[in-house]
Amino acid sequence: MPELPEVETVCKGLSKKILGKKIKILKVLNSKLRKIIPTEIEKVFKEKMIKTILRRGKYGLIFFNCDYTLQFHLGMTGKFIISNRKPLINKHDHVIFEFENNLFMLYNDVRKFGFIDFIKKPIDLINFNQLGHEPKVIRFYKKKIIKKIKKSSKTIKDILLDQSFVSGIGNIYASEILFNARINPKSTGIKISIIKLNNLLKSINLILDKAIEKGGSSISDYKKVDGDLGYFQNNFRVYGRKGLSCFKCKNLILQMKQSGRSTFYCKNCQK
DNA sequence: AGCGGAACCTGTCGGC
DNA sequence: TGCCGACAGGTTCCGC
Repeated sequence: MPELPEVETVCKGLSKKILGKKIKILKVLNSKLRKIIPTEIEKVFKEKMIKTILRRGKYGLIFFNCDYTLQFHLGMTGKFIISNRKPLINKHDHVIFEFENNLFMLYNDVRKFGFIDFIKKPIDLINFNQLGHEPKVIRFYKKKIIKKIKKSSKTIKDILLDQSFVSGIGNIYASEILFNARINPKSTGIKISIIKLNNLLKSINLILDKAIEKGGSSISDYKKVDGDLGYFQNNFRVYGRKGLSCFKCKNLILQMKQSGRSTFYCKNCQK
């Protein structure tokens, strides 16, 4: 599910619903995810109030009025579901939060690639989890970033997916960004012109901002915290469009594997 | 050092 | 209808 626009949408949705709320009961139903959910969170956050919710890369951070911060990563299929009455527990519901006034939140994750954890303050947001810059600020580090790409013999697709380069880009948006910037996903960093790399940095923000505006992309199971869908999947230019005609030149969109993951592109538009 | 590939886990879809 | 393999928004680890 979740790349930067989806996590951003989730964090905004959470802010709207649970900011200022106090946790009455926190219960870990199943702690065995890819990274084990510490059952200590049940005690650590009991009776604590939610002060701030932030996103950094594809991570979410929930700050409380105590010395600990809840961090989460949605992996592939993680989601939060908020409701105004006590929810029925389903398969793959792993944590339940109960707030005051009959407000509930479930953490559900089918494939269990996500995690929930807590960290002691203070948190270094800049160097958080070795993440690279947030897309929002890359224009201030243009020279540095372009120099780094120019030195890399990796393909530009792999560079975009490297979270220590720029944080938050995943497999869908990597394809969409490269189409927008008219760069072939197979090109290595060294080979791409400065002009194209400048375009690339612009495309990163163009695509991600548009996706955030649409509430992210709902392909199979991503939903917002209130159950609504995102709509950016309707704006995909290449992702999932193998065999369909390119919106720009009418050539057929191609699909290939790069580092084990699907890349979609137009051979004619992306050179 | 850096790369590709496998592993983690469950569900779904397409082919035979 | 049923079985089997491939594939899915991500990260991490292992071996070359």
